[in-house]
Amino acid sequence: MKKKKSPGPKDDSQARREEMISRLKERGFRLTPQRLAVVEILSVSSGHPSVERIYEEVKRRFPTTSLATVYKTVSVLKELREVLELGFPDGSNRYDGKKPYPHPHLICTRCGTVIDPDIPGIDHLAEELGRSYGYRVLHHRLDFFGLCPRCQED
Amino acid sequence: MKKKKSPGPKDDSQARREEMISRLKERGFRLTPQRLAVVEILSVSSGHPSVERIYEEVKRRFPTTSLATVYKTVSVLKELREVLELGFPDGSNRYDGKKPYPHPHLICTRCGTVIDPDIPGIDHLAEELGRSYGYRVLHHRLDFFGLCPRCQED
DNA sequence: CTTCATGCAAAACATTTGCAGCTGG
DNA sequence: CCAGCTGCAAATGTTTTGCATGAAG
Repeated sequence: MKKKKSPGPKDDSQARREEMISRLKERGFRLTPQRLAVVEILSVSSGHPSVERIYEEVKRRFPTTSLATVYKTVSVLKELREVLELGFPDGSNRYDGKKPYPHPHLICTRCGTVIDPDIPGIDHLAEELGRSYGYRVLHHRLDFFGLCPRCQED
Repeated sequence: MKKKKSPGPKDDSQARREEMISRLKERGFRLTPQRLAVVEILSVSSGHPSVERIYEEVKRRFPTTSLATVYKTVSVLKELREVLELGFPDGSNRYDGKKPYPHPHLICTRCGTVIDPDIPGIDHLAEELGRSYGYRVLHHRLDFFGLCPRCQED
């Protein structure tokens, strides 16, 4: 009875992977093994991996892959709006290929864990705000920083 | 009848400047002319100036001032929680000496204008969120990006 | 085949750091 | 006086770029 309402995480990943591949194709980008590997990793990872992390994973399958290529591919996906970039002022970057649209994050500043809390109403707030100030609001970002349960113990 | 309820912007600035100077003093930091100039600018500017911008202003009064000194001073004020750093992933940094605590921003991505919209309830949301996820939420950040009225015209 | 992607290395760039000399308190 | 600050320049570290080679379509 819930087969359709809540597809398993595997189905989600697969759908995202296919979506990303379609977009790349239709925009005329080549589907190289390296790109497919990056897409694969982004569609599967729920931990908001960093470029470095993606690089490590890709190298596991294609040892010659360069960091520059990962940067380039991620950049392409970002432009296609198929991945959400969570850049931080300190230079670190995390990527979300599962939910490539603005949404809140709850971030542990010690271990780096990033989770997606459920906070409805932010998109609506963005619209409202734009109206009151005469701005055309295009995107937004809401991050909460703190210590996760585990990191509070030590 | 409203003398006490809403102090003018000049009074605010003065209060902030004195507050910052007190903090520096009580923590044993020296009050050099360069530092005082940085403090002055931060307490007066409502436009969320960048380091570069602060540097330009300081140089007007103390032409020999180096960029490194501005960075160091701003960094000190940041640690004392007397200035809010708004760092962006692209490397740009804006500073707010008037409201050195987390608050939402509405940012024009074209001209760089930053304003402080009034959005009550965010702090409360942070608390609530921490409770539901077991996190100790220490700070947060909420930015809306878009085009200001003027930049929409062109 | 032609064009675009890859991968290496070098460039780019804002911020940080080391250190000699200066100066606030 | 003298620890801390300034200012110069060099270092840092990550992301970007140029270009020759290689592979997708």
